[in-house]
Amino acid sequence: MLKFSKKADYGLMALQHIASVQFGEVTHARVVNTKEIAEEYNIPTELLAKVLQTLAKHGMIESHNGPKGGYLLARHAGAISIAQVLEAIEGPLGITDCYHDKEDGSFCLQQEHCTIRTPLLKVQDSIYQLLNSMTIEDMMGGTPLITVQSHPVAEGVER
Amino acid sequence: MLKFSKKADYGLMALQHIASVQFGEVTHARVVNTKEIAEEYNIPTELLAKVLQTLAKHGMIESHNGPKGGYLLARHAGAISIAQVLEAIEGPLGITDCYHDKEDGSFCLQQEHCTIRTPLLKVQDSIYQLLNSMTIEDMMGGTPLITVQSHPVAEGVER
DNA sequence: TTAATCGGAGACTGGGCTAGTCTCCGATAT
DNA sequence: ATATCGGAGACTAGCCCAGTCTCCGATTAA
Repeated sequence: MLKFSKKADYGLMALQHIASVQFGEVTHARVVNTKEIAEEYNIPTELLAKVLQTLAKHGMIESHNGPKGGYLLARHAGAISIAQVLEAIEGPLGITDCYHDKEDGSFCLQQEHCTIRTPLLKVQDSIYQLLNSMTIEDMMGGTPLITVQSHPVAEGVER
Repeated sequence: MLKFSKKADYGLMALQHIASVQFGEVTHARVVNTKEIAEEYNIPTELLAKVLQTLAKHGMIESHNGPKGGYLLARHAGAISIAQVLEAIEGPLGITDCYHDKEDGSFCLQQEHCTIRTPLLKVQDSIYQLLNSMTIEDMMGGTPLITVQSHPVAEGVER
């Protein structure tokens, strides 16, 4: 698994889009609204709206109300990491449960003899650093438009 | 998120336990049964049973029926990576959906203009390599028994 | 000032997955 | 022959994701 949620995907796409409109374009910095992004990427408008609201709440984009309103990046694209986006949308990320406090008083039943806690924490940290080192800016450099291949790609792993 | 499932946790614990019984112990290689592991780590017996059966099917452990039966590592602990365990239990792992074939004919609606596919694929590969480079053997070296700290650890980011 | 266009926010729903339980079967050692 | 093990499937409760719907407030333009 280890899969991103749809919301996370949508959020990353939206941020990448807003960033590409704001920079690297002939037209001046322009406000982008939800509808435009939703139509461009075939995302359900109202769901994307929720995602953008969340990102705005977390200070990654700033919102402008009213007609001709929309969103702008609140800070430079290089200062927004994938990890930050994921945490904003999906909450704190962690391989295992046992590092977070449980409000309901429940706790990890395996704690007493847990032998995988420490090694998995290292893995978790590595993944976090990886996600925190890649930014929206990094995602823009490469491929503006991916050509879709209709036949299945050979598949993930040993490729 | 990016969380491991309970089954994955249980599987890793069980493998680590089986490995530690088979090696690094005074007693000779000994068969370990489901009940022993379940009680040791407070895991629901029948759920752990399913996990072990899955691991056996994937050739990571070999099963022995009958009284005094149980499981043995099918290969060296250093030849079993976390990635292999995860894939055995949770199926193919991938950050995004769009790399796997959909049998039902559905496909990623964002494909046409997807700008995050390529960069996320790099992230995915990095994570996979990370999980594939760490083995059960690596998980055994460090800490046989972790002392539980009741107060929350300072924790990763700036939270 | 009024109307249209935007974001903000909450309730609500269906479906799928996770975690766990229960039951029955086959294999095997004593 | 029997008790102990793994193998396998059906089944359930609950949670969460994805998506929809509705109403509100803010702002701009006419």
